[in-house]
Amino acid sequence: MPELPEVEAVCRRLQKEVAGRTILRASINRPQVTKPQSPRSFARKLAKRKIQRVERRAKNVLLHLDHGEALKVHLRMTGDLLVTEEKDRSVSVRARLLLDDGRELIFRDSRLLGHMQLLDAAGLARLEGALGIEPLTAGFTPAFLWNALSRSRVPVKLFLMDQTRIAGLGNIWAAEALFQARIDPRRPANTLSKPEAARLRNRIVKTLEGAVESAYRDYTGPGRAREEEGFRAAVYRRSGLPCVRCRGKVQKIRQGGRTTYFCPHCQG
DNA sequence: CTGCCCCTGTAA
DNA sequence: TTACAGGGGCAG
Repeated sequence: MPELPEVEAVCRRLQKEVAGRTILRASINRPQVTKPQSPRSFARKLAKRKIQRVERRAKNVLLHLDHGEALKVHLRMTGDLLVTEEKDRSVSVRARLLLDDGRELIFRDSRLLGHMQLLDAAGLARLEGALGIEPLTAGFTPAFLWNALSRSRVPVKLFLMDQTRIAGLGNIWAAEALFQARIDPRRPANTLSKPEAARLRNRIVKTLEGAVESAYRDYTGPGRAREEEGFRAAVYRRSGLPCVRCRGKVQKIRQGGRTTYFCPHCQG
């Protein structure tokens, strides 16, 4: 599930639940999860470490530990982190960290695409250097976006999804924000006018803020059965269906190896 | 830029 | 049975 909003929800929750706890021991069930580190040495390094705080950076979960190190978890397509009182026996559990309050922090990931890594200060700096601006920070202004857009000719949808430019926007929210801003996803970034860039920036922020709230609600609410509800995509996965604005047909195209949904009429 | 890869689950 | 999936790293 995870895009920025879901990762943010995970982090907020973990901050509340596990910050201040110490990891007694760790076990990694599949070597892919910590590759190229061996599961054994990885688990050994996590033992007796204190979790100081939990932070999201782009789509990464950062569990800051003592000694200036951090456990970086990327959930990719199907990963999830949860704290459980009881043993979670489901097959998709890839790693478990036993905490000093008796609970377990579980990394679940059916597709096994997710990944964990232990970063030292230099590793954290490298990560920081490789990522673009956080769209939910004060620096992400209309002027900033317009400036950044003006220096690139890639299709604006790909621009938005490029983590080195904007950190955390994924396929769904890029498409939704472009629809809201009524901008054709195929347009080269540097062809957007200043007002268009401002519109786009505002829609990105609004759409993400709403999604974070709803992801967090779903995550903390009773059960997590309604994850998909609460949010109705205007275009995402709606190809062939009537556009919510003009009733024209939503179209599906391929950009950068992923699917883009948009309304050719509204986003002409 | 495109295409391939990492995997498994789910829907057509 | 096949296509496709809300991510991202890599080679060409």
